Amino acid sequence: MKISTKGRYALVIMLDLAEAYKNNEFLSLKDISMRENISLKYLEKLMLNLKKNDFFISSRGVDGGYKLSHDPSFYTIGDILRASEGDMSPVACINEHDTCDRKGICKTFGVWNDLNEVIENFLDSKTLADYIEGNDINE
Amino acid sequence: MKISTKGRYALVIMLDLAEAYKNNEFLSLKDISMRENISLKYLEKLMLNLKKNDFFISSRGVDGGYKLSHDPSFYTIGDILRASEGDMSPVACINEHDTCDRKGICKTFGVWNDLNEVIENFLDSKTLADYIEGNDINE
DNA sequence: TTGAAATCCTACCATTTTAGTAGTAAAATT
DNA sequence: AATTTTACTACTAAAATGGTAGGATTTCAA
Repeated sequence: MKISTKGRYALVIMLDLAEAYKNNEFLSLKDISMRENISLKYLEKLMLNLKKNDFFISSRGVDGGYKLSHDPSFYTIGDILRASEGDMSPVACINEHDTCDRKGICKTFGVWNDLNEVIENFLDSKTLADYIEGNDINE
Repeated sequence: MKISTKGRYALVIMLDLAEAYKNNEFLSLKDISMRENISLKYLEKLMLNLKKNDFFISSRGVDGGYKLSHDPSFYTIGDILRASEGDMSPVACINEHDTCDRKGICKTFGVWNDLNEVIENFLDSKTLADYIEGNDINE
């Protein structure tokens, strides 16, 4: 039950952008690529997932890049991981659209439902602002 | 971030065994296979992971099968999932033996560490006894 | 003492997912 | 016009997933 590089790198990107946000400057993928040692081409691809959600505005050309469209406190960790990783529930049957034929009779559903709840609770209660440099408000 | 059939089926097996425990009877994989509609051969393979941990005693031959070696309240959900799925942390770098070269400087570590904590908390606080038929003690 | 029923053990394999790479087009700035 | 950056599509090697296959061994009962 691991989070893949999609979600991990997406969070790196978003935290970098969150720090650049206070200076109101565009940050290019090239910068992030070099700073975080992640392939530029792979970063570009990962941006496609996040872009669908209007997380940021972009600018091409020299000194271009990306800038968050809202304050870092606007983005929950769940928003980001769901956009990049997809559904974050530990099993598919949590989802309403799931077609498991053992639905309703499965002994294990209670376990997954409870586990899903604590995960969702966490993901939806924390935002980028809670994890950017210099923010020690939380514990 | 999904739990695989290894962990899902392992929990099915353990819950079935937990229910058979109160009658002190051996339960065969063939029975579980038919009842839960899971391939017998695959169940056998999954047992290998659980067997290492002395979760149960076995008996071969007619009317043989498996029986839990302890009361269902002895087994936490975490024990079972770690035995079947391996390490349950959402990212590898939580583990002490991880050799990520960005250790200590990674901006995202706090997120994963906090997420890991809520997951571990849940996994280690619930046991099989909390999820067997007729047990409504918890909520 | 033979046969059936069950666990035990190892090897193999098709499919899917992961983690990228490659190449090019389009836009913006200087 | 040249450079820099985003935007978009297609391809691919390696690993993980979800099994299957084939047998060996143990136990029990008729």
